[in-house]
Amino acid sequence: MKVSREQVALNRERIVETAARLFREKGYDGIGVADLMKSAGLTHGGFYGHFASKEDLLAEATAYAFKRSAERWHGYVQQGADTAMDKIGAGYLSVEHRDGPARGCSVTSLGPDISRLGPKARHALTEGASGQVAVLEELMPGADPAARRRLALATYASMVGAIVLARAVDDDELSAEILQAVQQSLPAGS
Amino acid sequence: MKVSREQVALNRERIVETAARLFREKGYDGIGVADLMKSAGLTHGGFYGHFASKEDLLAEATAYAFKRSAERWHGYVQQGADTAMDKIGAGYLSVEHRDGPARGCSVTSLGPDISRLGPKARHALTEGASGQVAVLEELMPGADPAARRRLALATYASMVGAIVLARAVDDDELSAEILQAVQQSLPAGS
DNA sequence: ATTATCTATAGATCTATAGATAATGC
DNA sequence: ATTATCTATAGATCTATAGATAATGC
Repeated sequence: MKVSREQVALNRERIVETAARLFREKGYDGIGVADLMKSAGLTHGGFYGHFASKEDLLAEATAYAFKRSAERWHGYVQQGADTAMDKIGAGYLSVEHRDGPARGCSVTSLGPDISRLGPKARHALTEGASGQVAVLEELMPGADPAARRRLALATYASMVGAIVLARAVDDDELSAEILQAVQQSLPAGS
Repeated sequence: MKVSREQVALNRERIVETAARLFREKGYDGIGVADLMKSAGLTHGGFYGHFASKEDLLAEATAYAFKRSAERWHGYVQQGADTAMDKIGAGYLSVEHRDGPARGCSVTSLGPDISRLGPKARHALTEGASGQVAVLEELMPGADPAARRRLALATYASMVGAIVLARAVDDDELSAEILQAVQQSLPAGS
């Protein structure tokens, strides 16, 4: 049952990708190692050859998820700094993001879970969130860097809160209203 | 082992209070029915005389938690509408709230969990969050009710996101920076 | 020979239920 | 007699590990 080194690396990568999707969709406790490995096309016992624990996998999956999100935001910036904030806001505060946590922001799907877990996952989240805030800082209006930083942090917080709220409420109208209100509150491009 | 009707009501209330605390602290999957009942001073099996399921208890505990939060906010408003928003913001965005989820806002501790659960808990959260937003609406500046509503929704979202982020990051300085940035971004009193 | 993955299982949970017990309240 | 709580357990999970298997790569 041994496979090539190349295949090992591919298998590991597939486990991380699968975990990034399933943890965000179902929560950390919502998916077990056995089902997760099955979704990745492997068997339960093979997991511990790749990772020391489920929590270690969460840390890697969280880093992976943020890397994908950062790529998207950087893509918007490269298309033009003047329209980037609008695109970031429209994407993040979309109904698609609200209804598709599996591919969305890890803070909104796993923030509270990760707050209660060990240092590795928390560190991955911290690095990831800091990167997102750094992108926003560049896009904030105004000349004072400290003011732009504050504005970026407040903007990111409002977007995170909007998705958490919009997903949790059972009223579609209210949910859409939250997303719209926060989108309209975003700072105009610099 | 039968107890008086009065004691039954007290027991039930204590289960709800205990659940409201422990669910917010440990997450919905972080505390089991047996340990929860033990914390309330009762035994495991007695639970199902009071509630049909663990999820039903979460719905009641969530409603209870919001009732307590609403009382606090209404207290601030009664002390004077001009200073109420500052007090709400200072309390919500405090280090004490960040470090004490057990007595804090249910959206920040249980939002993602509740998003994935049944309609009862989601409805309790919706009612609770709507009540909080209604308080903020009254405190927002401006004459246009629609604009005040949008501002209240965006303000609430920013506060929710701030606590979720401030709890999840492993960097104390960044955590404090988030809370401060959002507090400074709050609308001035009406 | 090494090792990545497999099957199988240990040991510890979890929610929910069944039936016994004993105190209330008609 | 009724019923709230108790003890005990069913049945289904869960994470992690042990040892077997079989293909890679020296």
